[in-house]
Amino acid sequence: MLKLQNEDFLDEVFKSIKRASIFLDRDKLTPDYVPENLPFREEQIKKIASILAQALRNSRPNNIFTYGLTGTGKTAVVKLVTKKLQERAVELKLPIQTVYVNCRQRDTSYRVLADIIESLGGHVPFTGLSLAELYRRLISKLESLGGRFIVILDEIDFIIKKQGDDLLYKLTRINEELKNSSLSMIGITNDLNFIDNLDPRIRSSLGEEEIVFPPYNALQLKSILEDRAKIAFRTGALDEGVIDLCAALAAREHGDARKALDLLRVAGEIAEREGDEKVRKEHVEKARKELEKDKVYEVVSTLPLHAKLILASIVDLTRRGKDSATTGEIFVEYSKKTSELRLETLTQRRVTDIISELDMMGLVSARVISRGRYGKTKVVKLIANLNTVLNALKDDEILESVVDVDK
DNA sequence: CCTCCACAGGAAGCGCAGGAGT
DNA sequence: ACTCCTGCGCTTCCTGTGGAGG
Repeated sequence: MLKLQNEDFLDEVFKSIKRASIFLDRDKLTPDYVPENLPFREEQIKKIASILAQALRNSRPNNIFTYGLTGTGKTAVVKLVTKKLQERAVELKLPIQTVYVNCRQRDTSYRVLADIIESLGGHVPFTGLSLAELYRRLISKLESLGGRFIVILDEIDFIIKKQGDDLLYKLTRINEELKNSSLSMIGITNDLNFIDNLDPRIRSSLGEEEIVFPPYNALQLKSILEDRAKIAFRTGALDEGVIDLCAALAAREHGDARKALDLLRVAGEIAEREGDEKVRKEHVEKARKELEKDKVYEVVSTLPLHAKLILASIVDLTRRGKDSATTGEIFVEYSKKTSELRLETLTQRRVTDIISELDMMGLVSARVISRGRYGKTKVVKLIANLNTVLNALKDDEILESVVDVDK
């Protein structure tokens, strides 16, 4: 009996997937897909290509610095151009290698260097070597391989913020020690103020060439989505106005093409799940909510324990009448929770840092204000969806007893 | 005008993990 | 086995500060 039901259910799922031929190729909408054609970026592509072409003439290309907001195609353009360069280099049998490092994931000098060395075929332990040793190994690796090396440092602002500009300084000067090889860098950042905070020496050498990526406007987003929809969706699978809506929503968020593509992809997935033969505007609206929710859940559930406790304290306080809390209040509430759970309590100094981290993640907003006689403090508000945050928090066993789900 | 609250946030440094060289 | 190095999360100690109330 039960077995039969299961079979029915499974049949149902597989049938609906087979029937739903909304997508032709869903992967064409994922962020990893680098299309061969990047519209509205011809200028940037040309400029980067002409700079990197120096490598084909066996001289060192200038360092390049690209900046623009998220989803403006910086990474895609750089990856596309370097891919083409690499192909050409293979054809011409020229020793050119490109290395891509994402500095958000590898946010220490050590890991960035280790990554570069590893993608050149070297081996470095996870930790343990001195930085000087790493530089030495990098230099000897470059020299033994020989040729033109291009290192792409994506989201370069992350190492600077965490480590200062020492790494960049050393990397910009590494060429002085190289004889039969050279190293060029392509820095990518979406922090527009980043350059101003940079040491002028590094700035001049890293920014030998500067390339700006302006945000896409709604019309351009629309055209990008249309191009991509042609190869990703079956013809006629998109209802009228779906692309317009995705483009408009993403344009509102500083012309973020990645966001636009995510919206379209998730809307398609929702339509497919619901067994609809077309993607409709309602699906886009649901996709927007789902993307937001997923992001919040993901961020909250991967938080370290004490950050979760602090977030739980903020949630509790803001639900208890007022809509905001101060650092002092949060610290008191947090201390209560830790003693309840018989955990060590972090210092208030550390707690303020964690609150700032929560702020940077966009879960809360923390604004420093002065209340005159009553001191200067941070006013913290929860800005992520309350229920999503609560769900993520109570999924942690340790926190179960201190998070009250009921209203 | 000055004071003084309730913190912010910088600087230094500590202890641990863990890999390399010896 | 021992020393040396780094990253990481954290503490300790510290100086700085906007503005309401005196």
